[in-house]
Amino acid sequence: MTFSEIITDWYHQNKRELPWRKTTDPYRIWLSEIMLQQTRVDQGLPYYLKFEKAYPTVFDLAHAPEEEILKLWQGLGYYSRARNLHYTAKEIAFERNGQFPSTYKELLKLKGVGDYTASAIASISFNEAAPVVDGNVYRVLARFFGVDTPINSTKGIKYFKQLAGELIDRDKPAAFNQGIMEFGSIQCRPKSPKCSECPLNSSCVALRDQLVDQLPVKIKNTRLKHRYFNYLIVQNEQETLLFQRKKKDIWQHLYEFPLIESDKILEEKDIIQHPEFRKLVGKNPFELSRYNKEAVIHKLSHQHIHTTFWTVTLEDHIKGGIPKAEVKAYPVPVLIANFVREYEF
DNA sequence: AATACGGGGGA
DNA sequence: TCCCCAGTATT
Repeated sequence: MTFSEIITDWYHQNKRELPWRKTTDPYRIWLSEIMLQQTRVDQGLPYYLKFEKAYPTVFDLAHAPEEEILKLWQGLGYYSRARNLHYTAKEIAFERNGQFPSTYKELLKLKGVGDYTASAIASISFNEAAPVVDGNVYRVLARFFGVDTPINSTKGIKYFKQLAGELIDRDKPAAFNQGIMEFGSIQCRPKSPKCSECPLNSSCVALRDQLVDQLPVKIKNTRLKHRYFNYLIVQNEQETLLFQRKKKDIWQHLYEFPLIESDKILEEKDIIQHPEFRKLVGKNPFELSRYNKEAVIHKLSHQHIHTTFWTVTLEDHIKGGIPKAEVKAYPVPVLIANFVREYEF
């Protein structure tokens, strides 16, 4: 049996039943692939079901407000995916009459659709023999062929893509592509892969040479950055204040309380004299109180956000304020959602 | 070629 | 803790 035969056979015997595997509709395939970028199936699945229900067609998605889409996306991370999803839905719906491109080359032009996703849609929806190379595929190929070229180097990316292109079953690209990914996820998993019961174990180079736990090789960089956030819960009896994040930074287009970012933890006196605080409070009487004694550390992949929430209670009407009860309807980062849930306006 | 971009799960 | 996840866009 060839490599691709073993993979596709394994797939047909071991594949999980997942909602996007019951269709080849490019809209559903596209939606699932965007959601699963850098996201575990278990984490993405409930979001996929929500979106499928809320937006059965690309037209429904195109007509929705971005804010509504971001709200449904809340908690899934990498929010540019949601913004690009909306952008591309509008393009498909309004400029292409609802028709997705049907080739790898054309799919690649869509915003938010890169090499992997274009290949996935082309193969699954249109039977094009375009090889997918995701984290699972890198692992399977690096181990089976004993390749130690870093998977995130230019050379490695090119090499593994070519290798996958040589291995793909040109008659059944959809089964092969999904098969090798599923195989990498379940059989050739990162930690404690199931080599003793693996259909490829008789010819796996990494297993033979005891390199399974050293492959694939990945160049790791980007060290941890620390940031210090002070959120001001400006409030009176009925209202509070929320701003949308506009800058090119984390959480773009999500909402948050007025923020003072600093390079260290701030004291009450630092807050009171801060220009942003003065701008919000003006000459009005206020009561300032630190909500959490210890900073809440919100951990992202490459930064830790040390967060202090301050309540700023006013008597007056709050300019631009919104009813406290409506806070829960806005798309917010998990950091803010956690606070809102605990604080209960 | 490097960096930015979330959040959660597993060991 | 560290690593990884059905990666892409930007610098």
